[in-house]
Amino acid sequence: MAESMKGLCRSCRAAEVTKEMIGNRITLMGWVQKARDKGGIVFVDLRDRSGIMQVILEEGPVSKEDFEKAGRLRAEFVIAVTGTVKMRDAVNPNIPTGEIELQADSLRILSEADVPPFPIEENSRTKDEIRLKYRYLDLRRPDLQRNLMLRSRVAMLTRQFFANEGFLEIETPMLGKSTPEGARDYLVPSRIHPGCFYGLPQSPQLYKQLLMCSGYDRYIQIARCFRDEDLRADRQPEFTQIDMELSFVDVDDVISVNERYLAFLFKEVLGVEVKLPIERITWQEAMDRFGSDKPDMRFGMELVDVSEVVKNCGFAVFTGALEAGGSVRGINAKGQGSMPRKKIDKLVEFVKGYGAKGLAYIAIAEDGTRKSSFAKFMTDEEMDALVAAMDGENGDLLLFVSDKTRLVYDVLGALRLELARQLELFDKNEFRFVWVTEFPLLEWNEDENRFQAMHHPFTMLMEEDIDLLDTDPGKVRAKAYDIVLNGNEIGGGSVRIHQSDIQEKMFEALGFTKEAAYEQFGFLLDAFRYGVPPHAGLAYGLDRLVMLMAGVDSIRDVIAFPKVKDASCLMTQSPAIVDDKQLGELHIAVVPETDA
RNA sequence: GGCCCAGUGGCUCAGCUGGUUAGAGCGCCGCCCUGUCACGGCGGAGGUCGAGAGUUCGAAUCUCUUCUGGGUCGCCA
Repeated sequence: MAESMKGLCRSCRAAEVTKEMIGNRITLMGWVQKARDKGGIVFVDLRDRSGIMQVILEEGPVSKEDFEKAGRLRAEFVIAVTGTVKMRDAVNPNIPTGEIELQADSLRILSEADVPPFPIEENSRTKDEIRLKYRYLDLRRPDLQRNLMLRSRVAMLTRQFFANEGFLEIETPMLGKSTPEGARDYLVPSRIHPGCFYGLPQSPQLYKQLLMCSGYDRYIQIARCFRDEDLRADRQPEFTQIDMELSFVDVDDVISVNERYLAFLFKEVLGVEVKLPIERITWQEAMDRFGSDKPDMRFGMELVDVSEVVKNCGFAVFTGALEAGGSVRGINAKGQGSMPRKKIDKLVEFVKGYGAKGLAYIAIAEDGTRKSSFAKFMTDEEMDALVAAMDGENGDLLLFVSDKTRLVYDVLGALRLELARQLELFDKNEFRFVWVTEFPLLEWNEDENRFQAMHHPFTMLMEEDIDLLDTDPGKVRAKAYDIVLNGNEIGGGSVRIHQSDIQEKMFEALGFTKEAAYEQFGFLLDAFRYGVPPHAGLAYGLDRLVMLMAGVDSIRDVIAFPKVKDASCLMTQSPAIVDDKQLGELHIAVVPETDA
């Protein structure tokens, strides 16, 4: 029997009650975290999103009727309690409100509750499957409430900062045109236009460039985006970008305002000082040193190119890779020379998962003796030279990969992270930012036998590389930049092409005909004909940013209603089959899946 | 699409070299208790061991298939 809250008004949230309010008569409303019935006295931990306040119910201060109600209280009942704030007889140092309590004089049960399928408590160890099915209960847990409150604060401060910097928040359409380049689009069928589909935005990229053409010289939007690709711990099919674009700027201008933003945000939200300017390294340097375009620079163990050292050695695996145009690189796992063979074998398996054919190693014992998977193919002098090149000291473990250079980067980059995880080489409380700049403009697509834009086709190249576009397109560097935090890409952007002759050359390099380019991007190219300012932009993955700020491992923990691995929702059971009438209106026939 | 991990009362797990009646903690239900806060005491209920097939005298345990969830590679301009 649920009671009404008629005549009652909540005074404040539970944990917002302070010692200064002692003696005040207040009303609190919330959920029963725990009711401890001692017989003649009932203690209730009352919970809301602020925290917990202890309520005392005993006959005398409360009526006989209300005291009987108190005895019926169970976890997750929703109640309203009116009473007087007082000091506690016995302090509980474990909670912020542990010095005070509410001596109730009346109680209403606003809603009873079934026993929840899992405990509503912090640090739940309940399976994701059950948490997500009952997400509305999961979201009652204090850690998730903190995450979502932090997310709200990040969004609020972001709007505040950029508004102060003269940015305008402008919404762009959800229903747009599908673009086959890049990620798969989510499609929305048109009822009015049989056989036609809108595409949900992967990002507001083209719209924000049009806004620059229209003179809104500083734009920001906290924009929902969609990509129909497989999920990961840090990837959801719908996600949120902090998206911005600026006119009359170059790389340094974008970086400057964003450095100030990050420093502001981390100071306000976490009290963390971000030292400015943030370090910048080029893409090439990031790959050479860390084997990754999103390096975690909280620890060393950098890659070393030993191609020159081993080019004439007797180990055919190394020389073969070099002859094929690849390279041989290594990392030095300091102090791991005594790693057991089984653990090394695990690392070999690990690198094979990244496409490596194998992992060569030299384990140097504390007494200087070496164990190696390939020593028998090399002379002692060659081994000495290799160890020296790696700064190998007694007790070190040297690991080598030889293959196409791009694969060597990927494998050693992943291995470096894996070893750092195993050896706990980084500080979880450190926030290490780095800008990665001068990305390659194009990358070779093996399957389609053509170059494709690494960022997108409107990315400006570095002026000094323009001539290379005709002679060696793979070497052209772009005015593109990523902001990386602790090995996670949290944002990225570029200066855009605003010169039609360069844009044409770009399309040419990408193998687009003029007609094809117009077919897809005609409205943008047309807009550029009517006066386009030089412009550049950047977009953050808000979810990923909040995930790192909250110190959690999964993006799901900072999204209220996330999807699971196969992009379905366990709570609403979406996506779902719709009835034939709906399909008919959309001119859609569903063809049963066949094995062919 | 590939690979790896997990699935046992409501929750978290143990049991897994096959062998009586599948256990624990928490939770839940009932009774008792006026200073508890991981409350306590006494009593109690609750399990097709994810599903299907197979091997076997006998399967939670072994094999195969499948479902569900997680991680990851491919993919994600």
